[in-house]
Amino acid sequence: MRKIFLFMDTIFNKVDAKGRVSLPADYRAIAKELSTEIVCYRSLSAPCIEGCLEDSLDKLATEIENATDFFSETQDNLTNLIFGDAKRFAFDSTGRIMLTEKLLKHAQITDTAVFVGKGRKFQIWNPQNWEKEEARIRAEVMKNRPTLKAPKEQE
Amino acid sequence: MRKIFLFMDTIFNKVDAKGRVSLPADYRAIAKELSTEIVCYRSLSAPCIEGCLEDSLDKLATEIENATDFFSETQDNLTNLIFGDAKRFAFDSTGRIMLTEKLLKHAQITDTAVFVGKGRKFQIWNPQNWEKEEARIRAEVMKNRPTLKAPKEQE
DNA sequence: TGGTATAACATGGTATTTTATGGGATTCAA
DNA sequence: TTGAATCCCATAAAATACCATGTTATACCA
Repeated sequence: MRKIFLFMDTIFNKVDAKGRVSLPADYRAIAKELSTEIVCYRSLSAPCIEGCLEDSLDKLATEIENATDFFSETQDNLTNLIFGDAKRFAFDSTGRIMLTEKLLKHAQITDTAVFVGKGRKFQIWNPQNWEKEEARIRAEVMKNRPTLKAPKEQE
Repeated sequence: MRKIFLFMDTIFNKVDAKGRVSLPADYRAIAKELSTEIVCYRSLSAPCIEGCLEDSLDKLATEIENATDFFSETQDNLTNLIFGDAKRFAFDSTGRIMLTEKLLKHAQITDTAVFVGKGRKFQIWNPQNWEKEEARIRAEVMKNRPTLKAPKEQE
């Protein structure tokens, strides 16, 4: 069992008429080695698809279970939003997954998808949107350089 | 053999004149692999049907056994309601279950049922009600963004 | 180091299977 | 024996697995 796994790099892959995309080989290797599966959902904060390992969501489910009792309403909203939107994506023998209409639409993806590593997660963008987003992030980071050093981040 | 079991995604299925609905294939797979059964009951907090694995209710029963003194009277009452209301729903060879009049009425479901994953549980909604509910939740979550981070994993 | 053989990958196309769903037959109970 | 529940069959559509090919990256050898 692998100790370290990180989604990295930025990869451009074609999306065909059926919505099929090759999951980057590195990403596949991670899911395979951890014998878990990829889960995708609409990002809550950006026009992109977000992906992670099913393990991560399972952990979240367990935390919710333990933190609240069976009937609790406090986390109820969240679980609806997160799990209601998430979906497992198993890849076939050639390494492709089939993204749903809902996800593609949210990310405005038509024929090309950009996979952007984010460590424990990754995102899938429309190329133009990603270009803009990357520029925006870069500018932002350059502006507030010092805050990069601060222990934990923003918002 | 799969190691993670989560009810996810949002699926729209038809309810025919006899009250039959296809249980989403993913949900069926979970019940099958765990050789347990699906249990449904009227949600206590919303006009929808709630479902889970019989295992989950068993766990709940055990918890109550072990910690009865900690349970408030109201929660105790809730368990009465749940167990009194819950019913097992076995699916036939084509993967359908037959919801009862009581459940359908509570959720105002007539010809279409929306299955919404919640991790260890799931809900079944009337399409219009779910649409409204989802919008409500989304607005709420966006407002209190910070609470989103709390339950999420920490690296 | 340069060049070639080999393997891995992305991707288009096609075949096969699964799934949802309608309809009818059969069984069971009141 | 009538209504309801269960089972079985049929079908269309969608999801999935499989095969083939060109391209790129990697390994290997002179």
